[in-house]
Parts: sequence; structure tokens; C-alpha cells
Amino acid sequence: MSERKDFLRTIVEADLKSGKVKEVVTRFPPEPNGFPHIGHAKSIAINFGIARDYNGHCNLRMDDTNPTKEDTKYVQALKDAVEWLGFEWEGNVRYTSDYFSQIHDYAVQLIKMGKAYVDSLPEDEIREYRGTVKEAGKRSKYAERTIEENLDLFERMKKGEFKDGEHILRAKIDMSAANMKLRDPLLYRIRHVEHFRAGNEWAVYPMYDFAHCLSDYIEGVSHSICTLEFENNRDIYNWVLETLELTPPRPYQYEFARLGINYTVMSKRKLLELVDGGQVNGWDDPRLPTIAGYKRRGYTPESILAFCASVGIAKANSMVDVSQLEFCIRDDLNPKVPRVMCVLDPLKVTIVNYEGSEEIDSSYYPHDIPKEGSRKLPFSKNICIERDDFMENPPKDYFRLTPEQSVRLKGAYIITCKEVIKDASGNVVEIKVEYSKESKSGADTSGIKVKSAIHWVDENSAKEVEVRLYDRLYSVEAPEGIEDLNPDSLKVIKTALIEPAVIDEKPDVRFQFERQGYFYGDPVDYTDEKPVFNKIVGLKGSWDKKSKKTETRPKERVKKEQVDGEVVAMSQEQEALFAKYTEELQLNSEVSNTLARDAQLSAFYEEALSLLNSPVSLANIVTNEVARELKQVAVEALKFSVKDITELVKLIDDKTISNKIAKQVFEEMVKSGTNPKQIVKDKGLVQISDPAIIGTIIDEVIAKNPDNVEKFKAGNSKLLGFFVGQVLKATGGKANPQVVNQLVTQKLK
RNA sequence: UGGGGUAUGGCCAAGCGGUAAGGCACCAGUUUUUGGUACUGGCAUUCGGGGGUUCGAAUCCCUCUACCCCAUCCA
Repeated sequence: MSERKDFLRTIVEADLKSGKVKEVVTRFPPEPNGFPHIGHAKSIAINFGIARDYNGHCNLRMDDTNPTKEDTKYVQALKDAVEWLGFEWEGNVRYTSDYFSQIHDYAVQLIKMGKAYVDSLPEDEIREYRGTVKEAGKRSKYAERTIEENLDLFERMKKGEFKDGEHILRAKIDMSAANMKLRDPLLYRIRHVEHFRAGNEWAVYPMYDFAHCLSDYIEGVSHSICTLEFENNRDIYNWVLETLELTPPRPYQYEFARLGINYTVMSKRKLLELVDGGQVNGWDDPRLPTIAGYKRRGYTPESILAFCASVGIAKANSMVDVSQLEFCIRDDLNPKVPRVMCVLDPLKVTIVNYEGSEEIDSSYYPHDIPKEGSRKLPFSKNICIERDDFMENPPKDYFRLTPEQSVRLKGAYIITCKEVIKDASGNVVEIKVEYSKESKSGADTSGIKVKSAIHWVDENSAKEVEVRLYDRLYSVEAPEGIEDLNPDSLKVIKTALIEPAVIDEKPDVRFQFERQGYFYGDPVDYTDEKPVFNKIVGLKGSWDKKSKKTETRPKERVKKEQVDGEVVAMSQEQEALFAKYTEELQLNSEVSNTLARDAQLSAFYEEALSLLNSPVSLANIVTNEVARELKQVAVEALKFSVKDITELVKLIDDKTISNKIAKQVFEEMVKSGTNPKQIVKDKGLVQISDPAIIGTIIDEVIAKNPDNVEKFKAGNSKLLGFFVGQVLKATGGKANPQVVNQLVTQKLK
């Protein structure tokens, strides 16, 4: 709905505006044979989002045409995913299987029309007969069966009289179609298996290409949106609907690029392998890009939706960086969730000069988050801090506790290291510190400056919790198989220490563990006795990165060498034409080349030349403008004639119109076929070359854009185009651009 | 006898003949009791390469290159 729409919304809006579509109806049509992943989320966001934006509706339809693969347990996962993302489907959940009898009737109709036949070739022969990508296929002899035979056979197929694979129903289209999907595509196959919804009612099941378009039609879908790999299927989609002569309105298919994210896999097959192979713990393993996985990990629907919106919708295959997803969840959680303290790897700290205990009141939110809420932080002389928040021999830019450097215990006091206690093997096991009584948070009169504040917990009151640290599932950007798995994708810490309020008060389910990241109480394994937290995502952190950065070598920019392929040689006739154009007519070689190689174009050109002796202008317009139109339609279908073109060129040659106007006139000729002179007259397109008139306009433009004038004078010569454009715009394109150009340059000197 | 798509900074992505939006990432600075957040500034003389048309081209024409999809009785 924003100013900048994606291409699908652009199409939808145009259809609405033109009246082609009265109500926008979309559908999300997954096959219930696996758990939905974030790629499905993108599709859900698109289909439901478009329906919502244009006051239409979106159906949830299970595309259950293959009884051997689908299962009801996936249906639930799909419904859950849509609901979790916050969308509502229109009416009940639809199933392609609901339409089996209608689809069957359409098949019968096709047979009656002579557009479908029962083939009885064995599977491997069907494949063989299909031909290859470079060779035409050949039609099965069974394609000659009479309509009656086909009807009879299909009826018996349906009744279950034949075994699987014995016969098949196919459309009769074209076995030599360049688009292989059109080589008599299969419509129905025999399957003696129980369908999870239709039971044993059917012995034949429709194929995707037949069922999908008809289901869309039956549901009144206006825009059938799918992914790029179905581009080739669009021809059958249209063929079925057109051949059946269905009463309008009918749906149209549009394709967008599927979502790819680095360091993970998105194919159902690979996901299934991970689950079945035990590499992960089920479909909802938080490392998986499944919606169930993200949900369990702690991602919010808002963040997933924001991500889908941020990656856009286009037709270029792409691989989105995970950091974009991570940004979305941090961005969503930052203003929402309470900050608490949890020490993952505890180091014992004794505050030697502190006696007794106290409770410190501390807000759940930092100063910049306008939310209310606080808890009591127990404090005593025995506390724990994060092991890597202390270093005996720190690098210069280390801000935390060292023997020489004090730190603040967040929300509490400033401490100074006094003694480091080590075990026999030299590991630090405890540090003894002194605190400054005057440094209490909020009432600090100590005057001590510290570089950072670290998190901590009181040893006695802290609760032991399990924390599951998740990292990317794969260690390579574009993983192939399990050999690419990241061995450290899951680290379980069983002895993390968390402040008591998190467990006792449970202010939320999602938290920011200060200085570490966002965490989520695991919805499955969490119990009050054994709390479990999943790491959703880490904080951004520039410290870790800096230290890691030394490892990543700066990648050198390798400029890819462009190899120029061989250009096909010209035939003799083409060579002759080329020679004539370059030598006799003095055309430049590129134009001559284009003309000479295209028989249609050169014929058009020659004819024009016989009417008007202006070889160069004619060649230019034929090569550059007429050529475009000829790409779309045949010469006979052109609305303008050769003569029209010569007249157009005449207008240019005698300077009645500029090249710019000529383009405008040409466009009109393409659309209406009106004679160019008439167009120029009707629209008053005669060009303005009078420097006086143009000069005043330039002055106006200059007066209106002092900033740009300054920039231009400062050396930004690119702005010349801006000024020329403005003047041209002011004159409706009629100003002579060459004159404008000259004048602008002069005036801005 | 091949056909259908796609190429804009490290990653996404606008742009549709008037002179390269935005986000992520990255870098620098300010604020900060999170090495977080927020804020400020920087980050494409150039749009896969080469030609051509035009006063002017990422946008139009020609050509080359690279990548993706199609030969399941899968969807």
C-alpha cells in the first residue's frame, strides 16, 4: 500500500483499475507433505497481504492431489503457521480433494472435445516419447482412440478396473512444443491408495497442472501467485482454462522468486532429511527455518512478517543474508521485552568489604525504553560474574574488570579487583574484590570512573537454569548436505545462573539477558523446577566481532573476466546488404549490422527508402523503434505503415519536431495508427526553438532551483540533465532540446 | 528444436528516457550504568560486458556473457 509497490501489487492495482478484476481473491495453496518454512511465510505474507491490502480475501487450500505423499498432520502445521502469522483465511480450509468430482467432470468434457485421450504406453515409453529439451517428441499411437473409447476407458479407470500405471489421461496439445510442459501433459493417473481425506472413493487422481488451475477457477481466484519454477506451467494453466471455455472471470498466474537465506536450507526434501536423520530434534527444532522452529526459538510473528516485507518481492533468484532476519527480531524485541541478568559461565566473586545483604530496586527497562516495571535484585558479598568479564592480562581496548581496572556491577556498586585465586592448573577460580560504598547506582558520590558495567547475580538467591545457545545450522553460506552442518549449532549450558525474579515473577516469556541477547522460555521443556531458555538471537556486539575480524581475511575483489562469445557469421546476402548499407548509404556499422541480419527489418527499411531518400534517419528509426514493435507483432499486424514512418522521418528531418517528440508521436502511431502529421497537429507538438521563449523558461527553472544551481556551479555537471529535463517538462517536451542544452550551459556558467 | 526467466554496491531492492530511493551489513562520531538502543555522517561517477540511437540511456535497439527453471504417472 506504500508509494513503492512490488510488481504483484502493481499488477493487482492495474487490474482493479481497468475493471479486469472486481474483487481480489488470492490463495495460499501448499501441498500438505511437509512442515512450512520461512519461504512459505513469504508466500503467506504475499497472498494474505495482497488480499488484505485490496479488500479482497485469501483462501487456504491444501493441494492434496497426491495421496501417496500427503498427510493430515501437515495440514495442522500449515494451519498453525497461517494463524500464528496472524492471518485469517476465508471460510473453511479448502482442499483440492473437495473438487475432485468437478475436476473429473472437466476431464470428461475435455475428452468429449477431443482434447484429451487415454494413453496406455508404459511409463518409460511415455518418457521416451516426450523427446528431449532439444528434440521434438512424438505422439503415442493411443492418441488416435475415438472419443467413445476414451470416455469408456476413463470411466473404467475411475472405477478402478485397471492397475496403477496401466492407463493415463493426457491432454492433446503438441508433442513438439518448445515448452516441454505442453507435450501432451498428464492429467490423471491411476492410484489405488487411500487418500487421507477422500478415502477410497477414487482410483484416479488429477495431476497438479490440471487440478490447480481448475481449483483456482472454482474458488474464483483472481490472482494465482506462485514461485518462479512454475513459469513453464503457466502455458498449461492457460490452456486448460481456455480450452474448457470457462465462463469468466478466470484466474491468471503470476510468479515471484522464492526466498533463499544463507547458512540454511529451504527445500522440503533437505529439511525432511535433517528431521528423519536425527540431525535436529524434530520439525520444531529452533535451528530449523521452519515456522514451527522459529516459533519455538522465540521469534515473533511480527518479526517474521517484517522480514518478509523487508526482502521484497521480485523475480531475481536471490540469497538473503541471515543478518537481515536477525535485525528484524532484534528490532522487534528491543522495545518490548524486559532486561534481566543471567550469568552463563559463572566466576565466583567475593566482595571482601561488604557485610550483610540488601535488595536493590531495578527497572526491567533501560532509560530509552518507555515502559514501566521493576524488580528487586538481591545483593550480598558473594556474587557471580561472567567469566570473560574478567581478564588478568587484557588487551588495551578491554573495558571490563582487570586487576587494574574497576567496573560497575550493573545496577549496584563499583568493584575493584584485589586478589585473583587460581587452582593448581592456573585457572582463575575466584576473585576477591572491594566495593565502593559511595558508588551505589543512582546515588554515586564516589567519583570513580569506569569503562563499563557488567551483569552479575547474587550467588545465594540465583536460580540455576538451562540455557540453549543456538547458532547457524550450517557453517557454509550455501550448504549442500550434512557435511556442511555446523557442529556448534547447539550448545547447552546446564548451570547458568539467573536472577530470581525471572523465575518467581515471570514478567514475560521473552527477555533480554543483559549484554548477551534475547532469550525465550522454551515452550516445551520449561518447568518451574528446571527452567529452560532458548537463545533467540545475540545482541549486535562490536567487541566479539572485532576480535574475530582478524581471522576473516579481506576478500580481494576479483573482477570477472568477460569473455566475448563468437558472433554468428552473416550469410552472403546479409553481407551484401551490410556492404550496401555501410558503403553506399553511409550507415554506421552497428545499424547496418542490425538491419542486414534481420530480413523483416531490412525489407521494411528498403521499402521506406524507396519512398523517402533519407537513409540515415530512416535507418535509425527502423532499427531502434520499429524493431521493438516487430518483436511483439508481425509486420501485417502493425497499426502504422511504412509510409507513416517516412512521414515521421520527414518531420524530423525538416526540424518540425525533435527526436524526443518523434518518440512520443511514434508511440501514438503504434497505439492508434494515426498519421504522424495528424498527431503533431492534434497535440500541437511542433517544437519550440526560439531562444527567447526558451530562455525565459530556463530563467524560471533556475529561479526555482537555487540549490541545484549552486551544486551545478560547484562542479556537479550531472545536473545539466536535470535542468534540461525541467525545461522540457515545462514545455510539454516541445522545447528543442539542443537549444535548451546550449542555453542552459550558457546561463549557468 | 530448444524454450522460459533473471542480472543495479558485500546481501536484498526501488527505478520504466532528465542524470542511482530505501533496508541489512560495514566504517566513523555523539549519547548511554547493555561494547545494546537511539542519533549523525560515510559507503555505486555507475547499473553483467561491448556497441548503437538520443542534447541526455540503468531505462530504447543490437550483440555477447553468466546464472536459474523445464524431459516425475511430484507439487
